Formats: sequence, C-alpha cells, structure tokens
Amino acid sequence: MSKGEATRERIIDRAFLIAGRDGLEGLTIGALATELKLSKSGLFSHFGSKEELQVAVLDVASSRFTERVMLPAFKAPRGLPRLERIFEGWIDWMTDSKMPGGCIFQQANAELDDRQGRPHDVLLESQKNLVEALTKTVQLAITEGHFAKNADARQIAYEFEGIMMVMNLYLRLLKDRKAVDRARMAFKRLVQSNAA
Amino acid sequence: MSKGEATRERIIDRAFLIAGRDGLEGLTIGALATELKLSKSGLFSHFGSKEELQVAVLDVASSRFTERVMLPAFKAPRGLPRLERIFEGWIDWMTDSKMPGGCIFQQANAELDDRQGRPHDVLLESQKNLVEALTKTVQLAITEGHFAKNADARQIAYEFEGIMMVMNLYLRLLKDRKAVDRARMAFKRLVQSNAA
DNA sequence: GGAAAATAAGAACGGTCGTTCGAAAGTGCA
DNA sequence: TGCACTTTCGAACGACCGTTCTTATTTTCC
Repeated sequence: MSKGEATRERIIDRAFLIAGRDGLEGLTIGALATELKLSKSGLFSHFGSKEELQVAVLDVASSRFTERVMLPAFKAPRGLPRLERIFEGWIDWMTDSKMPGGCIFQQANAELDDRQGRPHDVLLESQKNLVEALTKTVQLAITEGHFAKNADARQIAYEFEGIMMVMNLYLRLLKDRKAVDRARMAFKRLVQSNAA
Repeated sequence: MSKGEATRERIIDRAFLIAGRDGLEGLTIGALATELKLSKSGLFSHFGSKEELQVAVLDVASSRFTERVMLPAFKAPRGLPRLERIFEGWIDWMTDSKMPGGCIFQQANAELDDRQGRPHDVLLESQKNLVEALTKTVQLAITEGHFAKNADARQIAYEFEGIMMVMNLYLRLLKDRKAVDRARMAFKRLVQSNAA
C-alpha cells in the first residue's frame, strides 16, 4: 500500500467517527485536518471535493457494516438463526463504544433523505441493499419453516428495522438502560407472531 | 399581538420548515432572513442567539405535534381507540405535504442526541413527555381491557415509536409507496399480539 | 544516487457563518 | 403633534467554510 493510500485510509477512518457524531455536513475539512495534523489542502487533495469525502465515508460505513454485521451472520445456518445473528450483530454495532457518535446511518438518513447528489444516491443504494439482504434472510426463514408459509418477508424486514431505529433513539437520546432489552423483547415478539 | 410578536411568529414558522429539511444546524440566519425579506440583524434581534432560535423552533414543533396529533386523539374514548387516533394522526403529521422536509423530530433526534446545550435539553424533555404520554395511553388500554392485563405498556410504546421511525425512513429515503400500509400492518400486529 | 512521480504544505480566494453596534424607521399613546 | 419605545436596518467584525493554485518535500523505482 502506497503512502497516499495509507493516509487516505487514516483520513476516512477519523472522518467516519466525526460523521457519526456531527453528521456528514458537520464533518468539516479544516477540523478533520487539524485532528490528523495535516494541512487542509493536503487532506483535500485526496478527495477533490467535500462531496467525494462524504461518499468515501458512506462507502466505508457500508462495507464495515457488511463485514461486522452481515458477513458473520452468514456463518449461522440460514433462516431464523441467521436472522438472530444479524440482530445481535446489529446491537453490537450500535452499542460499539469505539463509535461514540452512534450509528452513522441514522445521521445520514436524516440528513440526506430529501436531498440530491452523489452522497444521497450512495446512501440510498446501500439502504436498499440492506433491505434486500434482510428480506432475503427472512424469506429463507420462511422456506426453512421457521416462519409461517404466508408470512410477509418484506413486512418482517420493515418491522425489524423499526426496532433497530427505536433502539438507537432510546440508547442515544433517552439514555435508557433498557433500550437493548426492549429491542430483544420486540424482536422476540416479531419472531413469535410470525412463527409457523 | 404586537408587530414584534407577529414577526417572530412568521420567522419561527418558516424556520420550522427549513429545520425539517436541513436540520437545526443547516438552518442559517442569513438564508432565513433572505427568504423572509428581513435583514440578518433584524431577524437576529428577535432571538439574541442562534441557539435560542433553535429552541424556539423545537418549542413550536412540540406544541404543534401536541395540538395536531395528541389533543385530537383525546376526543376518542380512552384505551385502544385513542391509541389508534394517535397512530393515524401521527401518519398525517409525517405525510403532511406542507412539511416537505419531513418530521423535524427525526432530524433533531439524529442531530442533537449526543450533544449538549439548551436545544438538546429541550428536545430530550419533549421526547420524554411523548414517551410518557404514549405509555399512559397504552396503560389505559390495558385497564380498559383492550390489552392483556400483563401487557407491558412501556414496551408497547417503544415498539409503537419504532414503527413511526421506520415509516419515516421508507417514506423519505426509500420513497416506498407501501410505507404507510406497512406501518398500519405493523401497528395491527402490535395490537393483536398484545390483545386481551 | 538521481530523476520522475506522488504527496503534502502554504498562502490566498470569495463566501457565508453568528454576532455586535449604532443609527434609522416605524409604532402607539398622551 | 410630540415623544418614548419598539422594531428594523446597514455596515462591519473575526472566524471558518470549501476550493484553487504554486511551491516544497517525500516517496518510488531505474
């Protein structure tokens, strides 16, 4: 790996954390450069525009989510066990103390949802992929007989994501100790009421 | 009402819309003044600081939510009918075409969750009130016999809010035509699986 | 080791940010 | 009408924004 690539990764790594706390807009090149002991222009030249920096952050965010939440779950047997692994992995992701700013997707969703441009498109793409991956996992749980044959995979994926989102709210803003427990209860109910 | 108060309301009214689209940070005094054909300093003098403007926006947001979602629901009989009215009112709130930027609370939650200062405190307070109001409504549905005696009111309020949050995601970012239908299905399941 | 290429720094740009201040204009009551 | 008070404006502030250049330094490879 060349020096330039290494620096670029170091930049994105830090930018990822800041964006989780302050959002993709609150992430500024000057502040980022100061934290990394780089010059503004030196940092800037790695991306060419702030938008490209934001895109790079979103890209690394989704690949990290995939590798830390989705991929490990594929080691579990398909169907419900795999869905449970995604659920627990997602909890770990959201409570990760190395991500003090919280889940970057929650930030980005709120920030980019009704905007346009590359960052929006990249986020939308990754969220669509996530929904599809979740839906497929649920669909497998149906064909495996863990869920009722007439269960609605997309609906279950939808409600699943709702649980993760409200968990984040209770964790971050309300600082509720029971945030995770309640998420587990909600998940259990989701599974049970769709059981075969 | 004095001239000053009238202007102040006009400012907050517009600020409310902008903050829903661009966030409380993206809401800038210069742009707001231009839109309202006021001078920056003239607008500024109504609040004394940007933070106070943000607080004013959050205040008006929660009072509007109360008056448009919660209060009308209290005309319905207590218990499940009232909860259903809240649910439908909340859907109207989130799909309101006069709020093109979407629900301001979703923006503010992501933006302020791990910050400090008055805006954070005001938001936290209003979200706590909301959770309490929801919980009480559910509790009444339990005592009225609409929900099982051993149902967990706080848990139901938690899951209820999760449905609203994911609905917002599907509406705003994913632009899914079925966003509202799926929310209704999720709500129906929430009610049924806690029925007496 | 030295040339070529990649990477970083420095200074400056036009803009916009929130904020301050003093003067101007408008308002409402005696 | 005159006067106190409220409301608005205009100009300016230092700070920071993203971005553009040119120059210096470092890395890479023959």
